[in-house]
Amino acid sequence: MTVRLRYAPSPTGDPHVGNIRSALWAWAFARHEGGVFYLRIEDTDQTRLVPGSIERIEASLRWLGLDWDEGPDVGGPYGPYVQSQRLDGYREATGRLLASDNAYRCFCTPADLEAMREAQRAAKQPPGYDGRCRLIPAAEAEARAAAGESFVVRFAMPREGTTTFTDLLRGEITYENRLLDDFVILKSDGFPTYHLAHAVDDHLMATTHVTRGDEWLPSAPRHVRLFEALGHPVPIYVHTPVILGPDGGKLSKRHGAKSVLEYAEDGYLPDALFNFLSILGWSPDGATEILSRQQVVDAFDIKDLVVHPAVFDTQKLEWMNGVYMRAMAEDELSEVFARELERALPADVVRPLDRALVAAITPLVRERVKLLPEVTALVDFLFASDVAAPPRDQLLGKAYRNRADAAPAAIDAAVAALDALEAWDAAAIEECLRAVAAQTGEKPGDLFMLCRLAVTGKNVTPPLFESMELVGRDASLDRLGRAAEVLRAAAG
RNA sequence: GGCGCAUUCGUCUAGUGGCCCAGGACACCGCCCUCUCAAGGCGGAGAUCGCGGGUUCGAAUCCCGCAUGCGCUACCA
Repeated sequence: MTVRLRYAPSPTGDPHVGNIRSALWAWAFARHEGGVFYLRIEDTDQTRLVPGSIERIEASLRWLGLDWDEGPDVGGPYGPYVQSQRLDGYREATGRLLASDNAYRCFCTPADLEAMREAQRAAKQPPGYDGRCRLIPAAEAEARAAAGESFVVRFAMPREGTTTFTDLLRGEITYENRLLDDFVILKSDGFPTYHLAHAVDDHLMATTHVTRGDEWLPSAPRHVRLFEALGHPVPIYVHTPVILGPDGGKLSKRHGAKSVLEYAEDGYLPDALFNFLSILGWSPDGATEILSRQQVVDAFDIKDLVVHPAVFDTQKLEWMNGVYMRAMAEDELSEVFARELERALPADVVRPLDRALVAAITPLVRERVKLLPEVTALVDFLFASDVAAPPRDQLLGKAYRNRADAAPAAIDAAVAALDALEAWDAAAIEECLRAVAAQTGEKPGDLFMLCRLAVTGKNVTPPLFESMELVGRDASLDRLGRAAEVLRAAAG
């Protein structure tokens, strides 16, 4: 039998990482088994719809590389894939449940229910619907409904005994029926609740494995009873754990990005997020952590999922993002850098950027950035028409603090030597500056830092000689000269 | 309150009765490399396997209690 799994989000906003991780696992399992992964939109709560959500959901999946075989956009043999377009099925199921006395109409108003709960609270009784409308004779209920009275349909849970089901990860779980009340399956607006929609659709759409967040565990026995009352086989349940914030609480915007699309906007690589999410709660062998999509698919087994919550470790994600940046093909990464720089560089830098220049930069910075946005601060001096010399104190640094006169002198020597250079390339510049250091008695490192500050304006940069090559001879000498001026002016 | 699920280094995890006085990864610390910063290499520190009882020759691994955390207890999903 070929497996069929689904991702069934509500269109109430952007999918967050916890939610999408479940989707990723369902996808990986379906692909591993050569089965089907489909997308179904659960829009049965008309009051919570957020326009554009479906597109954002699809964009999130696509960005992560999770392709679906059936869905609202591509259709499929079990469509439609949007629950608001499947109302007939829920009506049909409700009719059958009503006819078999597995369900009944409830005419209680919200006020009635509130009063009931109030009384239960006062009497220290466990809250829950008391089943009063179950006593209404079917004919009377029918008549009241026909007369236009507003009602919901509730499932008639068995009052005694227990309900047992199997969660693939946790084994058998048993609930006492008397603790489960008669829950609503059809709302007064004619839409089903999640419970009914789940039982109807996951059967009609031939879902073999139901993966969902473990907040659904307590309602699983209701679903099992629903399936049975409908005469449908119960699917295999896989309840997945939540993702927590670094403080052990719920993951929220406070902890950084939360939705998948935010990570995309922040410049994370989709391969990195995919990899990171795949192993947050799953491990192929206890050692391997860097895995391609294909490797995840090959190694994945849904039975191997961990059952406890996991803290989202942003630092590890960043590390992994760096791993993927370094592993990327250079020309591809170069284009990524180019686009990021075009986004982040000051407005006066002309676009499009010189791709040859970015290509030359790429190997210099790829090992120095973990996150895309870090690239700009590292190389902006290569694009700025003017780089101001740092203030005197910074130029002197620790090395020249107590011998301030030596600094401008060293720069002068460097300028003279560089000016006389025939070829302007990194190797020649290095050779030249090392010679200057030797002649002047400066420590190479001290001289290089001085030049770095003068030419780039900062003390953390890509390698100096390559940087100077890219800055060019004229600009390099100019900046060196102005740094010397700063040192002399301040001194005088 | 009731019901349920969970509990291995700071974090993510490996581990399914002896190979574990617990392995890997991120983070952290040190050394090496080195023009800065990274990357890389090597090494270190870090977990009485939540606690208490049992079962067993032997338990992180099986059983029972307890504690803690989280979830559910809607005409939301």
